[in-house]
Amino acid sequence: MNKAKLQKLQAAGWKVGGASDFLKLSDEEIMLVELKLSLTSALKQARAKRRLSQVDLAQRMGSSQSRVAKIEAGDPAVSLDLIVRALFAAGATRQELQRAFGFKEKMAA
Amino acid sequence: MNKAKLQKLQAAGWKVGGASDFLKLSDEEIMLVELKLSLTSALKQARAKRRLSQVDLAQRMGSSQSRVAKIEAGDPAVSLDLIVRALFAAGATRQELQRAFGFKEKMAA
DNA sequence: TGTGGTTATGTCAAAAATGACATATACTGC
DNA sequence: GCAGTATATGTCATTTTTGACATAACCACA
Repeated sequence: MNKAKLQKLQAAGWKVGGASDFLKLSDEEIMLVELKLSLTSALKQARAKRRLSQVDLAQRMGSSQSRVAKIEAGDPAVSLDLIVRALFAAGATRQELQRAFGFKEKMAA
Repeated sequence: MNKAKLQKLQAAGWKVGGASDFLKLSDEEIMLVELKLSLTSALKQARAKRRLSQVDLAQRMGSSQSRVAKIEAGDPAVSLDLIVRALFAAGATRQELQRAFGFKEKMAA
């Protein structure tokens, strides 16, 4: 985990420090963030593969286009639950999910 | 997905039908639930492996014993985020996580 | 330039999840 | 029986996440 990457996370809106501290983000938090980014990356792929618009996907999962956009944008205020639901709704198999878990690092591609 | 399993889910408190409908739970919802159960199962293992009490784990993740209990009990009102955080805090590696994703079906062991 | 399809960003009331606490239960060894 | 330790269950005020909506930006193709 280098500094450049942390700054990228910060830029994307991730809370990187608790109040007064500068670059603090526990290892677990970092892993979770990376996992989420990896999954949203997989989501974008899955959706593109099936040629679904964000509107289509939103309908399938009973949500809205704007939320899908936020999911894919890696918005910090999006739960893992929602990301995974989106993946399933986009037709991703459990295997594809598993793959997303395995790949290390991808960051904002 | 057979009927017996669905009933087990219901018994555990999972919302299985929307208001008036009886046994309805979309495929995506089912997959998500199974995923969660698989992960909580992995969590119990991981914690046991390190011989951590629920109190220990709670401290590590800045939460409470009762919540850890709920996570492990597969309480529906527990987010994927929290489950995964718990796994990380319990020392599970990304690989272990990935494994939990791969295994199909385990249900309340 | 406009029209149509897409994706991005901002906001907010309603819903869901959270940590904390009390308390209950289970299992030891005494 | 009674401690001690671990886990389970119930409740609740506060925080976080949600769907929905408006609107902006982007990208064709005419």
